[in-house]
Amino acid sequence: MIVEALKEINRGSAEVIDTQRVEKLLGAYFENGQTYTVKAGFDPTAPDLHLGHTVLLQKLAVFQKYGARVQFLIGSFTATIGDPTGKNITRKVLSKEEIEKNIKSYTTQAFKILDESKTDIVYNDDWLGKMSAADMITLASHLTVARMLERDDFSKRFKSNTPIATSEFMYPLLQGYDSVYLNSDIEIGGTDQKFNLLMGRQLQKAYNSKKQQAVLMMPILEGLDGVQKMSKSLGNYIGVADEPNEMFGKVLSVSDELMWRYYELLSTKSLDEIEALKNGVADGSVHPKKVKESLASEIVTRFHSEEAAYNAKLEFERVHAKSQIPTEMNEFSLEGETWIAKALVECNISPSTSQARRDIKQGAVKINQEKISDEQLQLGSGDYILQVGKRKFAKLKVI
RNA sequence: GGUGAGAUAGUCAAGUGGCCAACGACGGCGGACUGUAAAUCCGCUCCCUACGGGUUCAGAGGUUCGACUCCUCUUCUCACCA
Repeated sequence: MIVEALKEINRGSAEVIDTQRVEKLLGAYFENGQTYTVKAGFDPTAPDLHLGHTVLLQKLAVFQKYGARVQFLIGSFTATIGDPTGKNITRKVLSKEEIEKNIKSYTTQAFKILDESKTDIVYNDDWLGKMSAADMITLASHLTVARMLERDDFSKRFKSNTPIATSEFMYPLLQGYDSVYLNSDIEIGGTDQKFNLLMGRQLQKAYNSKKQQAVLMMPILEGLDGVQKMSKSLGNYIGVADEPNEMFGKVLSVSDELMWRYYELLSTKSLDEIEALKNGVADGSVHPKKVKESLASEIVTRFHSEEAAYNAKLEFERVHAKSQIPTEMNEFSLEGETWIAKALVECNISPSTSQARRDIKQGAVKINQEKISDEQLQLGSGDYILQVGKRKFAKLKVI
């Protein structure tokens, strides 16, 4: 039983520090039902979660299955003072209201995966916001600059002469202090958080002689491009709140190689099942597209419903495999005879008339499924289905 | 605080008086090909009903027929010194 639990917990993880502690905690749970706490921090500066976040959430859900109470830490303090990391130096500081709003949509999305009854939502503003300057300095005294520069991110920037704000040094300390305050047994985070996670251990030791938290790191999920990490700002993400069709299409767009990565980190299929699929693809008995579709369906089902997944699959076939028009598209209406380039911009499927003209010249524009080449074309009154490229559609009514 | 170097399109990075809307790379978009929006190949890549016009090279002034290129001040970054 405990062996199974450990296997599930370790699945996909990049590194676990202090596995003995984890084993002990699990042992205590299986023996006499003793619970323990698992902390994970989230940044509420954006309102939407994407699949990269859900890698952690799914892992937290596994812990919940085996006796953990999750400390869902919202970095409300960090958000109000703004994180000056690297290129985000000018990032605007969010207002309380904005943060509140973000947190709400954030947690709603998170509870699609987490068990709400086993989750405590905590805000670090509650304790960090009350610290005095003296407290902060005491906190800072636990860390040397040399040690701080060991952090990969800092040392790289230091060497390449990229600016590092002094305040940035405070972030690992604050995050570590959260673990002290919450008295966390385990903390999980991405591998990029290693330094901060370890800081939790160090500070727990410095502040009291109690046990240090174990640390479990999950790899950073690659975005749709398969290279850079999934993030909203890079636009290579699949949002938890994405529409079913979009979500399905995005999953299907990843490369075959990346698909296995997504299987490992996002699917609930067992590793044996995944291995079997892999072998099937390798010897040609299973078509990779089928495998990808099944992953896409699983993900859409998780965040929407089985029915939505089924429809999304049909829709995808319809639009991409048979190159027909989608069943639903945005509708617009314009008055008076309209120049085609203008119409494309008005319908939000071209960013500018210049781009629209280029697209027409390149044969990317279709009206009612017919390719057009006249960039001077005027649209008289009537109904049109406009298309740019393979996936931008709009319905237009000219009155 | 002093001295020196630098700031160019989404990113990196050429360009040191007109040939510059600005080389190149990446990204992005489109086309072909496919099992998909992967890989590969090809084209495009500031805006404007456009063989023309308008705004760009940190910001503000100045020199010049003409500046991304020269001068002055400002802001920011880096280096060395203190």
